[in-house]
Amino acid sequence: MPKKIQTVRGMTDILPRQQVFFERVFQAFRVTARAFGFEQIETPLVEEAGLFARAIGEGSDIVTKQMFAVSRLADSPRQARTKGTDDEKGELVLRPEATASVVRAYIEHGMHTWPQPVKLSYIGPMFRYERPQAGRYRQFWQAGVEIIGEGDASIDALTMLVGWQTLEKLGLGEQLVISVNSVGDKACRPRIRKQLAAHFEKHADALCEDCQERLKTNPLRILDCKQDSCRKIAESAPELIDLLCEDCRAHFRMTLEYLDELGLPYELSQRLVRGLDYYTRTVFEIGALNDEARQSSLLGGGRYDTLIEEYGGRPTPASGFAIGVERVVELIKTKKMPSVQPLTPQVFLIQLSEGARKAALRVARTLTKNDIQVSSGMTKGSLKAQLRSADRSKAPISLIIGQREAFDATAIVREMDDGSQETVAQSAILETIRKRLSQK
RNA sequence: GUGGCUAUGGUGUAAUGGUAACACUAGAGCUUGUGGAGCUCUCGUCACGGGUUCGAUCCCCGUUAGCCACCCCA
Repeated sequence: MPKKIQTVRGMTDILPRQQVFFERVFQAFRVTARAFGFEQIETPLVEEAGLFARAIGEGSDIVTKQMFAVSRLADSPRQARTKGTDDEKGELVLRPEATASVVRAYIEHGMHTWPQPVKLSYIGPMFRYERPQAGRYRQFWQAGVEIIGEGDASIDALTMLVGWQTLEKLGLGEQLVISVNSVGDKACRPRIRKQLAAHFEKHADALCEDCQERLKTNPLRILDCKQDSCRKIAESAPELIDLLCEDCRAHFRMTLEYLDELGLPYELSQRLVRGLDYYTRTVFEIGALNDEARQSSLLGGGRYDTLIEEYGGRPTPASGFAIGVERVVELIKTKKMPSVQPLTPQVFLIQLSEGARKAALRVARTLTKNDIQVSSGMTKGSLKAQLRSADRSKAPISLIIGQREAFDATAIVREMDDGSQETVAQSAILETIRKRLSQK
């Protein structure tokens, strides 16, 4: 008994009907990014594991358990693992996100010699080994931008603007809000961590198990815990904003001023703490206005001023975001949007014998070469059946080539709405079809 | 990774411890070269594997997948 074939867990086929929605999101993003002067970059799906470990953080879930390893099938997993074990030449993985790759490319290709800031956009699939759920897949699409080489607060606002405008273009403006926070920089983050840790230490007994762990690894994340007990303790914690150093606070204030200037709807979100280690200062999310569910987060991003030098580049500030395409698709699907018609051909070809089939193929070549969309029931049986297909295809014009027509080198041009017909020479078909289509 | 719910033709649904009903879609046809209506027919080894039973699509277990909450993030 053959095993049933199916997609592997967490991966889905995007069928033509879905494709339309994805295309719509991609379009909105491309148009917006281009308007702001972003150029496209595409990086490989496969990178060395170490690239992400350093960027995202050794301790993060993404790095510790969510990456797909890639190896040659002929190598046993064991061999693949032990092959080049010094951290530099590590395992290969499917990328879980794109920022690290873009930064790698920035350094690798000496983009610091380009006019700064370098503004790059990308669209592509990412991979994370997670438990699948609606809006959460093991292969999912992200569309994002990175602005590298400028640290001014206006860039933070600009980054958000690009994301916002993309979603706005998709008709989602009314129901979304930007959540913003600042997590400090190299200078003040250690102190923030220490102060928060001190606070939570006092209530350590009441924290949930996960948070006990976070206390050691990343106390900031406790602010984000949804357990009631932890929440209560988090509420009494010192405000993140008050803990920021002078520079960070000024930067944050300026960022908000720019947002006000742009009239973007935002809310300060004390509890917003992004999971990726590389973020400094501004972090933000865009999500549904009144939806508690975290999956409603459509877009996330922030500033990462230290990442480039961590990779060995010169100190270079940067900022970016990524849109979760599937989540946006889910949302625009629920909205009543003008439904996109399936592709309808302009001409439907009908043939009635082998000779006619040859003629029909030639005609198809001529028409398609001239960008006229053609469909046909090449192997279908009776005229009746083929005409029915033609009718269903909604093509305005049918071309009928039977034995007689094949012999005479002619074809019947049939208008589908009123059934009127005309016989023309095959050499004149392009001309005739063009004229008739232009009258529609 | 933890807990829970679910799984019936291409799609959406129904019923039942004795091998499945309906709607839509698709294909074939309703006499030979003309469509849109109507009619007929076709398409499920009831996700997979095992168990209980005289007998399981229905009960039990496992697997796989989807969904929900957690976790994580986009």
